[in-house]
Amino acid sequence: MHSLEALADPTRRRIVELLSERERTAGELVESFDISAPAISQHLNVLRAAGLVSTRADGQRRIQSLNRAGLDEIGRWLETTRAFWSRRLDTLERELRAEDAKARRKSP
Amino acid sequence: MHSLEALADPTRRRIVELLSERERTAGELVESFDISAPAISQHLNVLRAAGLVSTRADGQRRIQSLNRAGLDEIGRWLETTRAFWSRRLDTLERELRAEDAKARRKSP
DNA sequence: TGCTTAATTAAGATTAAGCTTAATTATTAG
DNA sequence: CTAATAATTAAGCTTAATCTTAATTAAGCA
Repeated sequence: MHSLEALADPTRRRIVELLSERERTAGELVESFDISAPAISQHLNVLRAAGLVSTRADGQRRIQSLNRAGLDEIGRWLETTRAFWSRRLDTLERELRAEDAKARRKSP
Repeated sequence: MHSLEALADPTRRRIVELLSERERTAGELVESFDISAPAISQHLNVLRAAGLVSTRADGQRRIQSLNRAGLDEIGRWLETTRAFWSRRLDTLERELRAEDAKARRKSP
């Protein structure tokens, strides 16, 4: 269970949020923060080790994207504590559906 | 967003797992680990600050139980990264329903 | 009352996380 | 080939996390 450890850091959570919008190069991510490029690179190492992010090369750029594997790991942990979590997940799922329906009504 | 930080530690994750089965006193939790009582007490402080655990007194015992608030915070974060996560949540939700149905068939 | 049990807070040591600058690798452009 | 760009790895520093033992609080019981 590395993925929850990876998401403990606020900078790494922000990286995941940015990548959930769209893929970005390491350099683009650096511009979004006030810390050095090596610091971002190290955070990406952690996210990669946790299976949350995948990196592919495009010339001298490194394109970062979110990876399903790390999310599955969190899902699996949620299942183990399911007795308590499941009701909450049901509620969340309903909220998501309601929001989706609302969004679809606005832009069908 | 303290709850993801609280769940970064493996001991605290285990505490949450144990409490998802049933409420336990601080002393019962201590017996489940190889670390000192003060260490467990400190972990419970973190979980309490994150809103994941509630503590109520019963005489000289302190009964620990899981709290909905911390889980809601994680749910909210999942919503912010929803674009990517929602499909995963749908899948997880289906799995949970399938397992529930199976369990209900065994013991109706 | 005083003694025991349950749990906490306090203080200090050790380890690990996260940041920096400097050096290194690899790719593109002149 | 050389210089510039993109990103990484390496080394070292600082702060924060986690554990320990010792001291403290509070409740139950002879």
